[in-house]
Amino acid sequence: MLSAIMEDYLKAIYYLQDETDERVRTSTLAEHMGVEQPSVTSMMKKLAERDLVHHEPYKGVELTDTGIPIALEIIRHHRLLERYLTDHLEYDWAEVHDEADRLEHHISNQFADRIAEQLGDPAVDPHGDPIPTAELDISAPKCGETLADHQVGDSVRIERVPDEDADLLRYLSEHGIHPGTEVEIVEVTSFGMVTLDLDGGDEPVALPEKVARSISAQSLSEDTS
Amino acid sequence: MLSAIMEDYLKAIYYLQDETDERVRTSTLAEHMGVEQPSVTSMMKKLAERDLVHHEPYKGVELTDTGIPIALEIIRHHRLLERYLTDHLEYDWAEVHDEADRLEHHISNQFADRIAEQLGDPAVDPHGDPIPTAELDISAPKCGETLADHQVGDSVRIERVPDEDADLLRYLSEHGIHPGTEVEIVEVTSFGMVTLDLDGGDEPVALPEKVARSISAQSLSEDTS
DNA sequence: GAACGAAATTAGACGAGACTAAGTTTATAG
DNA sequence: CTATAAACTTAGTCTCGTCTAATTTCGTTC
Repeated sequence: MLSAIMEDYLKAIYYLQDETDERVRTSTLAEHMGVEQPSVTSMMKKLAERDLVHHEPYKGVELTDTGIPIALEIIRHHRLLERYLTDHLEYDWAEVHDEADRLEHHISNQFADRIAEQLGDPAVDPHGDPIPTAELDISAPKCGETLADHQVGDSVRIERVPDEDADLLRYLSEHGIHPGTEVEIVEVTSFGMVTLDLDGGDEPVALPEKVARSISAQSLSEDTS
Repeated sequence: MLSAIMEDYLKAIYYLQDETDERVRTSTLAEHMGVEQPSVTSMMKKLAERDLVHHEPYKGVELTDTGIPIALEIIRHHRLLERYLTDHLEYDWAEVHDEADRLEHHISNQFADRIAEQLGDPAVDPHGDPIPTAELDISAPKCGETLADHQVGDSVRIERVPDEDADLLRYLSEHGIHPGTEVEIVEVTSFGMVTLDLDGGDEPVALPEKVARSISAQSLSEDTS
């Protein structure tokens, strides 16, 4: 059996690995977990002993084939919980992350399967991230352009927004931006500000470029049905 | 903040205190928690330091006025979860205890309040135990006779069954015994066997006297409406 | 190719919560 | 009133996951 903390490390490694496609560095993991580097090193040794990660000293870690499904299981729990909290328990978009982060380690697979069933086996969570199936298949590994990749004048549909920053989520929510929202990019400044026009018709919404780069968005070109 | 383990101790003390109305002994608590006695003593010191229990060395512990509401909060979480798992997630009667025992420490009060709302603020859990309100009032402190307190020929309604023993619950469930079931006591043997006749009309159900004493049941006399 | 700085690891300690072994206290029997 | 058994506490150790301080390795720059 794995502790909740070990599970958290595996989840973090999965995310970071997904982002960069390289071995995950000790320092990156330490920052992401909010601990000091030696704590990471010692945990990596324990996980490596159980054959959940491959640890190349001084070079970083990556999940093994044993570790990946465990990470995916936790991610499935997390995203199903987020969906359930918003859809069935009237949670606000910005509130779900912390609750799901705690509960993901403590619900059984039976619990996860039951809420998946009630939700009709949803494909994505409220932030647009794909939910692994019960067999731990995960779609749309990582594809896609971000808001920052488009030009002024482009019309795009928001696909995914990051789920960690509650303040950002509240801001986006207040301005009507969710996965599925269609927006037009009306301005990109040299000092890193991206301005959007909502389809709905409110006043434009400005975002720092760093934020724009964390939001996935797909072109609304006519050929893609 | 309290650890999940500290919460478990407080809950256990509450239950045991409720049963006997005396200070709870170290040995009783050790057995209930599945640990050795010294572990209990050292935990009692920590809880006493935080003024959650009053510990009289060699004599036992009792919850303080600070400790009681914390125990009640956890019991509220537990019983609401049991109700929710059976009513909304199709859990079997016998399956809910373990899941609730883990989750009770990790759900927020917000989560508890939301599921309470969805359930219509139920008064009792699936085993008939009262659920504390959001204000932590708990009804029906402990009253009531058990199956073993009645005579042959008496007709009674089952009120509460213990929730810890999954095998017993499965057995009772298979024989149609739930809170609310009306039964007649048809035999009490000298060697400790109690036999019941179900209102429904199936064949009689036999229980050891020890079990009968753990099941609350109220007389179906005509005067109590 | 040597030296330096950043990153990682090793070494050693600590708090939580458990354990075993050893010593106290309490209660009960004679 | 004393002896003794049971219950309880104290003392000391262990594992887990963290920390700080000290050391080693890597990669790059001159």
